[in-house]
Amino acid sequence: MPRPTGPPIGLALTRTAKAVSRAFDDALAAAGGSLPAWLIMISLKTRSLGNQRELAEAIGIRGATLTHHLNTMEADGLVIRRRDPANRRIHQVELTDRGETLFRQLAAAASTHDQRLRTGFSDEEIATLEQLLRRLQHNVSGEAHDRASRSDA
Amino acid sequence: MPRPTGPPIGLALTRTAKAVSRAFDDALAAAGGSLPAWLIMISLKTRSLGNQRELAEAIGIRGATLTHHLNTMEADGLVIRRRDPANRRIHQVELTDRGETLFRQLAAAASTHDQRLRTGFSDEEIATLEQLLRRLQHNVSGEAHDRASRSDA
DNA sequence: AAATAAACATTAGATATCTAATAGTCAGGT
DNA sequence: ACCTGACTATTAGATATCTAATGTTTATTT
Repeated sequence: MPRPTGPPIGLALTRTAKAVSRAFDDALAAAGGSLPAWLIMISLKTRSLGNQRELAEAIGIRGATLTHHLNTMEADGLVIRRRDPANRRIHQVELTDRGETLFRQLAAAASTHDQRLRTGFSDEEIATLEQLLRRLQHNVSGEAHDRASRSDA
Repeated sequence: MPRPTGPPIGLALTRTAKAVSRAFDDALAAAGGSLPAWLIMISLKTRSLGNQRELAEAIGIRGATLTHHLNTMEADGLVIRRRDPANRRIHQVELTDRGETLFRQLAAAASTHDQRLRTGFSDEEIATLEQLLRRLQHNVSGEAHDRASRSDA
């Protein structure tokens, strides 16, 4: 139990995340997009998500908020929603050609931002950081009261 | 092409920070507080901040948002604002006795949360994480621009 | 000294996010 | 078959945050 812990680790995490997110959002805005739209698109491209609830979960927002963003993106012609014929409760979300184009533009901006973020970091340090972040997330994810897991791949 | 970088490191950072912040906010709410109020109070206690602008900066919110929270907290009797006699543009913010009491309660909740967050982490790993976070923040903080004209897509 | 600019906080209005309630669809039990 | 409950997404209303504009005070310039 208690060690003479320093400043809360969550505090450093929150401050860093806010600063990084803000800089990233600025970079995406300059490329004609936004952070939520980017998160939605990259999740659509890189993950196999069955429905909007999982998509919202992957992004870290609530379903209602996702609906809001999808409305905007659909109005902008970036995505289309269509009912899954096999389960008409589900809306399948797909990128349009226009969405694909914007995705590539944002991917370029994101890559530049990511290079900037990685300045001075070795590959090993990045891997360490990713592993530490995964373990933090695991520690607050519900049942994680027992012991830290070794879920690095 | 620089390096065959994996998934954007900012993405992992954002996802983890959201999950951790949400769990922390829940813990603070159960203790009768909120995340913004906690951030304000701990910043008041542990930092020497000259004015509200610096306070907002330390927390990672805008001045207008800080004003909003201070209004609520002042209405709840947690803080008082008084004009600095030496520079009447400045509002000095101080915790009231009631604010001190709530601060201790939230500090207990925060400590519990922090212990949970540190589950499975050695002191050395925590130090490593803090250092990596600091470096990430530095990389997006203004002058830290590589200005590498690598136009990768 | 007066005028102008700068710094600080607040206010006003817009946008994003959340929770709770609602509507549509499917699965299971009787 | 039909009711009940669970699941999915949306809508409605509340809260939080942001940017831009404003008011007040201080600093600078002429």
